[in-house]
Amino acid sequence: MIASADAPIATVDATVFSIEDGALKLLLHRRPEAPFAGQWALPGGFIHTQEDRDAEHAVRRVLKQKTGTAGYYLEQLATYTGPDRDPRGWSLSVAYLALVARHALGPGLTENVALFPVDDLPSLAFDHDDIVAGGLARLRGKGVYSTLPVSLLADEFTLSEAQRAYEAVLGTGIDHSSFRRKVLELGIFEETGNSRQGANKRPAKLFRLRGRGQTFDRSLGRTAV
Amino acid sequence: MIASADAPIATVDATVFSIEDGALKLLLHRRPEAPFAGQWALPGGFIHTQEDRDAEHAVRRVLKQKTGTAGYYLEQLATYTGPDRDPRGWSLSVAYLALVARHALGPGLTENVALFPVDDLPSLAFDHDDIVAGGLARLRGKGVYSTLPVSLLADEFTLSEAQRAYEAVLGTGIDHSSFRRKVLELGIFEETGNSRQGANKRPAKLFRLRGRGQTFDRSLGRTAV
DNA sequence: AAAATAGTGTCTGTTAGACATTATGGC
DNA sequence: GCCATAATGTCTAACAGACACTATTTT
Repeated sequence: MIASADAPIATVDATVFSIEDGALKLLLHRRPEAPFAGQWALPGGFIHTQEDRDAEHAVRRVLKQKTGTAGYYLEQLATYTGPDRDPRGWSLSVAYLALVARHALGPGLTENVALFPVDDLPSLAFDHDDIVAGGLARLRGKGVYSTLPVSLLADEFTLSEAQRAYEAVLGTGIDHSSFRRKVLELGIFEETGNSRQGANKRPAKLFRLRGRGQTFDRSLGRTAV
Repeated sequence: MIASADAPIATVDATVFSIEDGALKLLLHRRPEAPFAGQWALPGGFIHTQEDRDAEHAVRRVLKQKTGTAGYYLEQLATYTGPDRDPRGWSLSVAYLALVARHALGPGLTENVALFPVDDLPSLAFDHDDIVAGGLARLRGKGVYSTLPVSLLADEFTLSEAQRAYEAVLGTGIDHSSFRRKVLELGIFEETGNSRQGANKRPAKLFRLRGRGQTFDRSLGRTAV
């Protein structure tokens, strides 16, 4: 009764980032049906009001269904609206930023679900290019002063791995010594007591994030303006 | 056909901030009808897909209608969703942060549209308390490293006025000298050539924002953690 | 010992914050 | 002259960035 003909189509979409071979990559999904059948798009789908507790629940449901995994860091990005972004009518999409460790996605992915380097993306369905730009901007912008990039790693990680995650996200090199100093002084990581040794070298202490995600005052590396 | 019974109710809401008597205030609207008739709420309303180009257009339409003015700085905040936030059913509200100069609102407002100090708000309809918390967090968080607070001033303003706007937003005092130094070195303001003198004192140069809104690296005052 | 990565120490330029001082207007 | 506000100058402690150096493992 209330959801009249006036109500827009309501969907969710996710910009899923991960790090593979040291590079920041985006997870895309080839659409099996119209509109834009066969074209790459962000994983997404309709909100099911019968089933979903809220929009975040809808994204988790969709991601679980399309990728089989569940351990995503999720953060709401922005909502994209308008009469022309979907040929089916006036539509509204709540977009999310999602981060995962590469290993959580399983080894192969599939022919229709794949990772693309962020600087070499195919052209996307709907207004998904815009959404990707928004997701990248958020990740890069907030990455400088938050623990966001750490969500691209496993629960336990070495400081070098953490630094490489920040570098992949920010697209710049960070001084080794400065990184360690800042991160340790800020106390955003804590030692797990374990250590790992990657073939042939001195083993590194393993850390985990202390608390949930955080933002902090001091920046790690400069924003690439 | 597509907007089935499954589609949520789609609305927009705005957290409108302004500065009055040196204090940060929020614009509220007393609801004339059910649900929550008679209770204070954020100004908001349904998205009209026949009429609105996008969600931002819908907010501008609603704000124009409820306050009579149009010159709002607008920025999308977040989208609030769920089955319980509106008694009429599963609903989705795209929330906006809106900033205005006090004088743009006209002198008296009305009995049903009023400004309340942000630290002394009445209890609000729906989940609008949450939305206000989100708006305040955005304003305070981003205010430290952006020109957001300047959108609470007239087009021309003195540096002292700008500083008071930042102080009202951040809730802290800022050193006079540091403020001027930073703001001028960053070049975010430009002189208009005019000056104004507030009763009995040395007149101050007037500035305007250079370009549209900006964010910058250096912070103005510390975030009140 | 060599290679490779983990981890530490030190210097320098920049800058936020504090505080003191000068400038310019009305009375 | 006094008062109030505008505007500038100077000192210091904190810190990012750069770079050199030491430590610990496997081969």
